[in-house]
Amino acid sequence: MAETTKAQLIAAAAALLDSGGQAGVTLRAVAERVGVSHNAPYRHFDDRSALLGAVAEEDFRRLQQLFEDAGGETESGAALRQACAAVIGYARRHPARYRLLFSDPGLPPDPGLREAAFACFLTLSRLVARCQTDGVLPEADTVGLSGLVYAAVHGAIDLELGGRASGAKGLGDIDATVALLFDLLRG
Amino acid sequence: MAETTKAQLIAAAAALLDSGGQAGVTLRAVAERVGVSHNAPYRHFDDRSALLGAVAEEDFRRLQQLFEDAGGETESGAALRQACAAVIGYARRHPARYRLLFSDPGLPPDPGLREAAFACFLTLSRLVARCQTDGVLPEADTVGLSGLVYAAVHGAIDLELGGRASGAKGLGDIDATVALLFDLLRG
DNA sequence: GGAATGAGTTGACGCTGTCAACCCCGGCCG
DNA sequence: CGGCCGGGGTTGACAGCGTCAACTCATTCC
Repeated sequence: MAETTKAQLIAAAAALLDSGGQAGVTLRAVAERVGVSHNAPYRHFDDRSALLGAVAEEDFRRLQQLFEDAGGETESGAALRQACAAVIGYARRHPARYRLLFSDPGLPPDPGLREAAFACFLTLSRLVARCQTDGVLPEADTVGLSGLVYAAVHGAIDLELGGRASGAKGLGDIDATVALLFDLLRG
Repeated sequence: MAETTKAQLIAAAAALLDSGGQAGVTLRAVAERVGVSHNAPYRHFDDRSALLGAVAEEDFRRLQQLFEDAGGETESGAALRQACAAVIGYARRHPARYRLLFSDPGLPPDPGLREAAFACFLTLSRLVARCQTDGVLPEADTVGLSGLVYAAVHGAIDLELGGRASGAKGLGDIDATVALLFDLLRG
């Protein structure tokens, strides 16, 4: 089979997210882009937010893959830095989709989505653990430390994406913020 | 004069944000709550997003006030911690409004809004500077360090609010994350 | 062969943001 | 004093949206 309609709908929604943001993703536009009637999506998703949830789940897996790829680096510090760079690049290339993942209040509490998000975090957490055994990051509860890294990187991304902070040099510059974080954590 | 219609509209929008989230803020509901016709808001705001922008600007000033109040603490470390606790509490009490401030892509690029956001950051930055001179935080570019603190706290809040991360203990717990941050930064 | 099922369609509904036109009252100028 | 005029408010309309209901059609399975 050529690609199921469901998969096409998800891809179309992702594309519209990239080109027109959240507001650009109307069920009718998604349907038209796939070449079906305005009501066809309801055969595959409960409602609009379920479709967005499916996009998010797919993107969480994509993100996890990026983290796993970064794990290929031989030096653990480099691996973690590369993972961070990967999310940052992803967020810059697909801001609306990134925001959908972490900052969207409307997504359904789907267990699949939750699991994908958790797996994503876990992968990053493993990189952090490697850094700890290599002495690149301090000894501390690994989950907590990973949460801190996750939060800092996400926060920096979100602030830059929002653009509400720009105006001061050094603020809203993700790369500088993340670099400083690793610098200070090393002690 | 009793409170201008404009101020009432802003207050009504904020209340609706609290009770029904972003989606609950419809121009018509706001108007009805104030007791005017569904088109009256257009006499005071260009469009829906301009109204939300006004809510955001007001909330940024409120947040700044919280930071300034926290500055009253005698010990600089306690002051910064109190400031963080204040934002966290605010975010928990008004999640939709907090998200509007930092994670909403739809707000207008209004100079007043931008200035309010910047002033807010600046106030926090002063607390960080005090911590540095007191040796509670490491020597480093103050703006950069403030940006890191800002990003970490905001990131932790956003992750908890999103709830996408829950499931792992220690992840998504803002207070623990922030405590760990200050702990590690001290060295 | 007939029932059932899943994907897709058309048509309608109510709600939303927004535009246009009208109204009405207070202050200002001649 | 009369006229005007502008800001705040109103009603009415419009298109676009998510969603529901009913219908069609092909496939599959007893």
